[in-house]
Amino acid sequence: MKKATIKDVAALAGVSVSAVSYVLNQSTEKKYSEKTRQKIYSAAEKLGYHPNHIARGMRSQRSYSIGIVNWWEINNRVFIKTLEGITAMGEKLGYSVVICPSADSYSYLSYYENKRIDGAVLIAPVTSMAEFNEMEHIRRLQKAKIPFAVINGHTDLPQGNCFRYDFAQTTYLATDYLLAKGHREIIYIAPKYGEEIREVGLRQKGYMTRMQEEGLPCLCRAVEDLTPQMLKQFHSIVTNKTDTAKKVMDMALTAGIKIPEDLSIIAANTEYYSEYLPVPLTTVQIPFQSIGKMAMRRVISAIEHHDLSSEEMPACMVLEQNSVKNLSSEGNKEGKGMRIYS
Amino acid sequence: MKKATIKDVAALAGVSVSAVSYVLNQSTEKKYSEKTRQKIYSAAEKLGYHPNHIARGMRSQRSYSIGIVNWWEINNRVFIKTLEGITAMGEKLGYSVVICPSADSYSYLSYYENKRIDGAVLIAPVTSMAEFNEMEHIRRLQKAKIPFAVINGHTDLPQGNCFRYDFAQTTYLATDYLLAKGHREIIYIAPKYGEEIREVGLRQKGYMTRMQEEGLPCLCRAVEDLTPQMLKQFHSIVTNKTDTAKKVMDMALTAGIKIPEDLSIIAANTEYYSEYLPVPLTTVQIPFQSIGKMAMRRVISAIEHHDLSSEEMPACMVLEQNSVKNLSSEGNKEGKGMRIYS
DNA sequence: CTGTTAGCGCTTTCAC
DNA sequence: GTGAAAGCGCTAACAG
Repeated sequence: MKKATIKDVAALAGVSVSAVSYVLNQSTEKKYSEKTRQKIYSAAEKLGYHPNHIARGMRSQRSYSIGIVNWWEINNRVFIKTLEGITAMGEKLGYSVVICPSADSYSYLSYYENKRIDGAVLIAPVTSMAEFNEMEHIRRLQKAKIPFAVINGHTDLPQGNCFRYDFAQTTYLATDYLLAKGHREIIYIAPKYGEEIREVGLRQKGYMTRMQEEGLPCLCRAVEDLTPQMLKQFHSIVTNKTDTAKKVMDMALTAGIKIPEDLSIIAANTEYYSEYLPVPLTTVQIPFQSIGKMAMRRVISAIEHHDLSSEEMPACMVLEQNSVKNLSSEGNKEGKGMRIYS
Repeated sequence: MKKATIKDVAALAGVSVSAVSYVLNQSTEKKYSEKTRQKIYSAAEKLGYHPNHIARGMRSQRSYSIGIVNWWEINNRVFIKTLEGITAMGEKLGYSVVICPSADSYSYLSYYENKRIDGAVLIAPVTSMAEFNEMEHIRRLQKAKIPFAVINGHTDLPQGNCFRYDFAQTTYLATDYLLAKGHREIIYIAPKYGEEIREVGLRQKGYMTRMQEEGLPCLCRAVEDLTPQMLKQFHSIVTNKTDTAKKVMDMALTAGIKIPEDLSIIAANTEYYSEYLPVPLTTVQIPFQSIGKMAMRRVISAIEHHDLSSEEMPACMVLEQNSVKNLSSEGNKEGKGMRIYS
């Protein structure tokens, strides 16, 4: 009981295979007579005909699939969100995405070459990991002549196929949010990572930029150096990430400091658990999906050699919870929940 | 600059295409002479030859891919873990997994039929959702003659292609764990869902079974009915899930009840945020990966018409954190962290 | 041992 | 308007 082929449809409809192929594909142009078309449609319907994409790809030398080069844990929130965007855009443009299950360094390449992917999206890790040699990945993709785009890459690509999470914007926005809520003495807290990590530098910079715009002094502290004494003197904090905020929060609550009454905290990224911390944490969300979409569209437009209309990248958003006190006289009419800010 | 084909390799090696095909595929049998084999290997190497899986599938009438029929949010922990298992087993057996991006009811079927998937794994939702008509999905898969396995299904399939998360075991184990830690008066707390949800009934049953084995009285309460007064009288609680435990925990902490000093809590499932609750929550983990693996192996063995050796399903595990007090005299030498229990 | 060849299902000239 | 036929890359008889 094999699946119906184009041949079966042709036979049943009493026409040639080429007629079937033409009619079933060209939805707009109607070279064939209405009568023939109808015969074909009903025959296909009757047989439960499904075009074989494998055969189509074989013929067109295209697989209509895009491979993901990925160094993230599969359940990482950033990865998932980015992937959601990639997949959505792929669906829209008629491409499917495939992910190599194998974890070791470059084995995905064979996997993808075997599968004849039409292109790839490389999602680089945020922190430059020793094991992840971005340049080498790029070199190999180029050598394999696979069109690709890079998300969050550290390398500048000539074709502009590089899309980055805007880390500076996250802290800029977090700071801006606190300012809007009437806070003035805002402290930035992050771990003592090395400065060589792009993300770390950008996050701090975003905070400083916004503070300087306002003519306010910047104060940056490492979370490792924090003491309860210090915390008691702080009232408004921006942290780089949720885990830093959690450390601050734990120390504050232990010291009897109330959040948000005595201390407001906002983190410049969102984690699965941000809203489940002792005090639900207000955070900044990066539009990962959009970045995924943009990268996907770029790759596909490279494959198809024509520009696809590009949507503008939306800004980061503040996901409001309960960790920030409103000091502004205007009051905070809105309830907690996600909303676009700025 | 096209990709090298088997023909190119044959030409360069000065042999026929069939020789190349044979040598490159049958790693064990060596019908061809060593000299020929070497020529072929080096030619393939030189050309950077990658077998075209599309063409291979075309010929063999197999795609070596399995489709996922899924009703979960893509970032749901249960789904991800199950998928990890499915993917791992697929890789082991030479199959890739494909996920239809489209969300609407049955559109995945066309997608998969087009892609000529060899089989499918249906991951049913835990709670029987009105929108998810399991029988209908099964019927359609059968009609399309796609071999499949069901995970967490409510329907009993004749071929035994049904794999279920063992919800009863989760609470049985949670209860057992508290008993081992010296607790005796153990309360079970869950929300007031309807009893028609299989998971809910099983979870309660697991608790009761273990208590009855011990000859201890059961006490079940709905989280909605809980009051701080009641909580003060409880010292050991099993909850169905982490979110229930969170509610209990919040109420307890607000009422000045200390965890785990005054009150021990264990939840019968793990969430991303379990360990980030005000008191890191001890939970029971279901081996989702293993269930995914088993289902995947089953489908593939159905496709290939031969039984694949099956691994035994591992039991649930307790992921120890800080929400349970050890009352047993033996002491608790082990630190917090995951360990197999019972 | 090794080579020739017939398709797998589809698209796409090209001829009628 | 319509059909015949070549061929995408590969595998598997079958022939030598």
